Amino acid sequence: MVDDRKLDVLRAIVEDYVATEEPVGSKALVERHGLGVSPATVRNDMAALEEEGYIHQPHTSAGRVPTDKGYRLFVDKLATLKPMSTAERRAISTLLDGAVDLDDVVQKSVRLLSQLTRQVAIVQYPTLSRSTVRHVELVALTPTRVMLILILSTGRVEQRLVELESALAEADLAELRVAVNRATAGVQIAAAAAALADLPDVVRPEQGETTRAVVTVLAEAMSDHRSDERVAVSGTANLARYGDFDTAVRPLLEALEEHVVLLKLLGESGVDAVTVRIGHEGPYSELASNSVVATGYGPQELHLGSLGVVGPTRMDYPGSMAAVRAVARYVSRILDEGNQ
Amino acid sequence: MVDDRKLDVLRAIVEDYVATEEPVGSKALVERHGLGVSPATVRNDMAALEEEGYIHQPHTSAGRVPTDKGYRLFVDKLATLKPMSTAERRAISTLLDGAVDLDDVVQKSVRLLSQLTRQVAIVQYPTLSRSTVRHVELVALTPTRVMLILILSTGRVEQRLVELESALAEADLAELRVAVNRATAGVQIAAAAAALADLPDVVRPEQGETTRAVVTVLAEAMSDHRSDERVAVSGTANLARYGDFDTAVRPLLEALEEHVVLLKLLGESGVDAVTVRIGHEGPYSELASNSVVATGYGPQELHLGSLGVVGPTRMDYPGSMAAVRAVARYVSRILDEGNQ
DNA sequence: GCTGGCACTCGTGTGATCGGAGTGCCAACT
DNA sequence: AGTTGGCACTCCGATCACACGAGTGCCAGC
Repeated sequence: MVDDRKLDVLRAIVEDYVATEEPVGSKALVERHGLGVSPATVRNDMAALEEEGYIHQPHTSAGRVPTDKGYRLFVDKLATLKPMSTAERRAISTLLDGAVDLDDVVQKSVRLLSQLTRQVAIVQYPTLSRSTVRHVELVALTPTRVMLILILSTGRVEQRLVELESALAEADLAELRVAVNRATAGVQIAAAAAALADLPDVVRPEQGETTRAVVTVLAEAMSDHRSDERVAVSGTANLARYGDFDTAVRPLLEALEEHVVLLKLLGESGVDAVTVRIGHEGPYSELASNSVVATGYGPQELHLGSLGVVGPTRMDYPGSMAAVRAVARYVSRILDEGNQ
Repeated sequence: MVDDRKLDVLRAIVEDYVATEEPVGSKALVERHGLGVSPATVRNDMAALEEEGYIHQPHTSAGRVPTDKGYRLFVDKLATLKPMSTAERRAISTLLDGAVDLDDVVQKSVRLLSQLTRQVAIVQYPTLSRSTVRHVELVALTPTRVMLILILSTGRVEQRLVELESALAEADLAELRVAVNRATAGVQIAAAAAALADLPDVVRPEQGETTRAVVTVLAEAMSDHRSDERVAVSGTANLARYGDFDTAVRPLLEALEEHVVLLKLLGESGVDAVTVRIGHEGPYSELASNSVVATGYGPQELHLGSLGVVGPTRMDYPGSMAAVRAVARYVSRILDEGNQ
């Protein structure tokens, strides 16, 4: 049975523990929060909460500490997003409005997020896979060397160098350029890569081999989602506030260098839906003492990437959730503007 | 007076201290190294070395620890580069030969360097300023929107979007493209930016305004050295082996997020000349307990960027110096190849 | 069902003790 | 003059005992 007052007690425990980082006892609890009941009553409630696994006693005669389950209940039932102060809102918008290109947006966001939450922030670069082809450019550096430039709707630019077996005339290249753009402009890159498959036979069939080489590399560039795995990280210095190094900080530092791991950590939550992964709920047992607060971003409900923060399970969930959501919204807005 | 045997003693102290991380006493020293003299003799030498400031006693009746000055002497006079094992050499070359583009080279190098040295590695992206223009491409996305693409000799690609006041015909654009490339191809970008200044008046003077807008942005892109400040960092998890967190690790983590600071740390040492900055010799007093081993890289003595490692003053200098030099050489070679 | 009282537990901080590693110095030896 | 063995001394760090106090669980009374 978890009644209202027990929930109040749990909330108080979480808040105090997050603030002090020390197990919290019944007496201090009644003093700090106006619970209106005596310590003895709170002790009874605490015993019940412990019975149900929401809190835990490191050892007899110590205060209580929330368990992962307790944090989970706190986040689901008790946490209301702390509204950002207007100063914070202004800081976000002025900083991000000053960004000049896509990389700049990502790098400024991640730094901002780590400063707002005083934790480790992670921002995934927008994925290519959902974006469309804006333009393809073919540049003959030498007669047998062609530079492919692929410009995507998100503003990302990919380039590839192709060495040809035999020379390709400028006129042929121009024709190919037109054909490629006609086939792919405005098309999602996955579909665009497919659309390129038939092209060499239709255009300039007598130059099949040479043309095919170019088109193949281009299709590869479109299907190559390597850069989907790119992420930016900031705020590792905040780890210094962590307690013990080897069990908490070290695995996290290692994870932060494995971008694939990070992407798995961030997960795939929807745009405007902040998800919280607490302790052992995450995919990595080494990170069981850490929580992840993440969300997706992208214009108009289109999930282009994820961002979030990682911190100790004992973190300020309401604050982090609010910051993550706020930054995600601004990033989404900016991506939307840049796209018009 | 620092005679040969005292130098031997110093070398032994440094090596032992680096290995054990504990102050080293006279007795252990004679046992571990075949010094051929008695502990008492070593003690005399140690007293002399301490007198001259090369070693230091944390407290009476403790062993000795090298001072910054001691490390300096060790590096200058005593350290011979540990040759890389053939396995290591092979690992370097196969890894880096597999890199597909410039970013890939940098990212693989930095990871490699951190693994070889088990320390924090830093690699600066090649600077734009020393590179030459390989090709400029102008693409009309719409009649009033032109995408500039600047391809540099290092393989870097910069793009800029220009909004025009009035439409620019495709033929005019083609003419401009030719003129721009004629003026800048093969020229160092600083000079190329200057060379562009007169162009609008010579070519298509009747379209002066429109042309000028394009050329101005292009010149800006050439003079914009923002990406000179880009660096890649890896191996922060190795910081976990550090002793005390707040004085050593935290400031370093903070520094690692400030790319400008990192560049200052790396400094500007010549290609193929490994420089070592020990403790307080560096530019930041917060990092006085860290040393930096760095070198420049670039094809044929041309300094395109720096790379190196940061670690505690008590680090394995010979090993780090060898690794830094080896990686720098491979990177230089690859940049050279990609350039032909 | 809440509260005050009370005995009990147990972790932490403090102070004392002790061993050992390491030193500096001196006298003797080469 | 340089090297060596001996020896007294210093001082850190580990170990231990102990007292303190925060916190608990339980019970009887309101």
